[in-house]
Amino acid sequence: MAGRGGVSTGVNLGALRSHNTALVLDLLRTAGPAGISRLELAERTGLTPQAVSKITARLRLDGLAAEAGRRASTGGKPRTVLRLVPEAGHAVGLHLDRDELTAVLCDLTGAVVAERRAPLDLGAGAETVVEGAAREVETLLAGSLKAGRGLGVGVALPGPLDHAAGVLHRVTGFPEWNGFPLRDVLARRLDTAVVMDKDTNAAALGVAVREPHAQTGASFAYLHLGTGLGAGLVLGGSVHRGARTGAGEFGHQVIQLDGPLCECGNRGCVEVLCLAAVGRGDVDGAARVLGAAAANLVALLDIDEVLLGGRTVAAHEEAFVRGVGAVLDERARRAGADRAVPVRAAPGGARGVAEGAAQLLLGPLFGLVARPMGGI
Amino acid sequence: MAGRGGVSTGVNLGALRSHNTALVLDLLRTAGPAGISRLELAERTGLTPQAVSKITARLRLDGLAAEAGRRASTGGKPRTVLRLVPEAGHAVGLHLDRDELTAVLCDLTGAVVAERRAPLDLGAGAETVVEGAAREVETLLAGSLKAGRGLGVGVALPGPLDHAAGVLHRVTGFPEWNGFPLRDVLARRLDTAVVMDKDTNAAALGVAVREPHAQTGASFAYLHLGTGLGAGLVLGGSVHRGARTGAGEFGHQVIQLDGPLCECGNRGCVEVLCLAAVGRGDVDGAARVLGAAAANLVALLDIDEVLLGGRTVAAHEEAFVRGVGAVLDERARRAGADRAVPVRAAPGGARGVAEGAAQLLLGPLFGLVARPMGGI
DNA sequence: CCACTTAAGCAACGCTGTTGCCAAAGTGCA
DNA sequence: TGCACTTTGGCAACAGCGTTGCTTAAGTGG
Repeated sequence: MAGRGGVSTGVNLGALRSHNTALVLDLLRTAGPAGISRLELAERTGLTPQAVSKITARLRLDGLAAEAGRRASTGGKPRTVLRLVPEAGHAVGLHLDRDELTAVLCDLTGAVVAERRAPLDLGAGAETVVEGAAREVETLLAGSLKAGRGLGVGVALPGPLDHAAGVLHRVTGFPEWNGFPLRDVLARRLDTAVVMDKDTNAAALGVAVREPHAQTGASFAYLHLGTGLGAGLVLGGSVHRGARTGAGEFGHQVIQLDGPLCECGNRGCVEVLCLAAVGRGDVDGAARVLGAAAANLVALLDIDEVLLGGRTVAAHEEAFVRGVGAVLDERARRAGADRAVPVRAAPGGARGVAEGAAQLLLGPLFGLVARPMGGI
Repeated sequence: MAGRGGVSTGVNLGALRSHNTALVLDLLRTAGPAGISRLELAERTGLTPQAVSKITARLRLDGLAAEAGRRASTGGKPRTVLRLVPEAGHAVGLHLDRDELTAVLCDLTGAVVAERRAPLDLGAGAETVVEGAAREVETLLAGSLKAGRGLGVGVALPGPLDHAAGVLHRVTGFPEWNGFPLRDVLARRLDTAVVMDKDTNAAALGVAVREPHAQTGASFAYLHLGTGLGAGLVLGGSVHRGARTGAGEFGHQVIQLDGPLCECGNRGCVEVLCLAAVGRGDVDGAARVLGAAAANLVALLDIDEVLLGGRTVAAHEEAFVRGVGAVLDERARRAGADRAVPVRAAPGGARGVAEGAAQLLLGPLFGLVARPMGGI
């Protein structure tokens, strides 16, 4: 309770219409190629069948939806199945990692229709990186001619940054990026809408969209262990970023007050403990440390699921999933919970961040709205 | 991004109307006795002045709003000021603590118009407690005759519990409460609407409503240190409870992996470290430990403000505020933040929880909707 | 006294989802 | 094959929302 769940502004008929339209589009999307009938849409939205008929008629007119066969009859006229037309729109997801660039072109369903990878040096200077990234995007788009309109480019990169302003802060190891307005620069260069976010948030968003069960307001954490350790938090169905896009600072959670000194200046951060264990080949120890911090997070936020990703995890996937899961099991059992929170490797793999970045633009179409500080 | 910010259901004209009405009511409430003019309402809501005129006309007809003088002219007809009529509705807030009961009667603005306190033994058995609480509520209501309609009773008590189902879990120290459907029992007994929540969540809600600046989607944490340690989290303007009302489990955050054994079975929980320090008279030490855990929370969630409450804090308010603030300052400086997150004692004092409990019912009137798993 | 400015309501309007009704398209039994 | 029945889905009329255009109320300032 508390919080108008978002909308802090008045709603007129136009807003009402686009809300309901987005809602229907979202149901069409989650229904996938199997499609969904008008009456099911009416049930799920709570709108009258007639209202759904009107909305879907508009969508078909706009080319966003199409009829796709019919269901078996249950004694009367069989239901007509509708589906989303994936080609009606496209978005680019751009993942700028420390040493590599990944760009994907996604259709409306979020499926990747084209992909490019290239080496990248984030330290090469802003102009060089922007120009290189812009060219990659252009060749990606040129390579695959599209009928549907382009929605823009979503950029995901290591934080800290301000996603609302589209400005980078002191990217660890690359001080020259501090204050660079990447979003606006790239938007001018490519002449499209550009949205920016932290890589961990993009990954979490990608998972949230991909997993139908995770959409109804569930909470999960995406923990990314690569050269550093960070988290993307989805709380109550939406990515929680905080007012300064600072949420998800998971690596420097202190779990051992008198532990070893971390480069951040604190003692006993998860990151330093975890990476030290990995460094000496003690993967199980690293997993246990990660598990302890994850258990804190799960308890604090009542998380439904923990997803692990990142290169270090990928290198020892089973060991990490098992190790983290064991700690969570132990803590859950002690707390008297019915069942422990499930842990698994994040789907999507190395491409997951780029796909999530594309969702930064696809999301709003389906009512998954950008919420700089509170959302719609 | 991701998450439709709440509404996962279709919106028709009725819903639109009540949304806008609630929005206007909320602005009237936050404006306080000073009131607000129609044109200001139009600006803040984004609606046309004419729409605001219609909405406020309805509210005045329903007795919820009234004209209250006029502003100074700026060269033309002066603006008419509108204000909320506090007496138009009332809600009861009931705080069941381990050894004491507090019941308050609040008007629409959340102001306390009547209050009762009584000793309570949570271990006396469910029926005894329910009957005692019901009688307190009845005498509270009988003592102050009300014109406006009663909205119901909000109950706040120590967790764990399920606020959506209105059922208690294993309340620490009182196993007989496990599974007791307190909300429904009390609702039948009193024949009113009853809403239930954890005491920490109620306290956080109370603060969120009271502080105007905290409403626009800000995030803050209410840390309660009494016989135990818990937290109420307001993220992006709404109380975050999690699917099982488990969020806010702050006391058993592990911050010292090899620390002393806690009664929960883990080692190095904040609670055991903090209470041990308090026990040996080391308030500063307790504050530092609390600060370390608070700093973790602030970093993880990008919290805007930390509020401290509870008996133990109240006994050494300055020391705790200073000690926690010092740790947060230190961590913020190391992280290179512009300014540290402010820390202060929670307003409302001992009555804060009961007032927040009343807000469980007042909130929905103003569009601060219950969100079992996602909200409006 | 008069021109001007600002606030607020009335009336007509466009658009939303809703309601009432009917045509279309099946099933199942005689 | 025919007919009664069920279910789907669109057409038409409708109520209600906020919006637009205009008028009236109520001030200021020269």
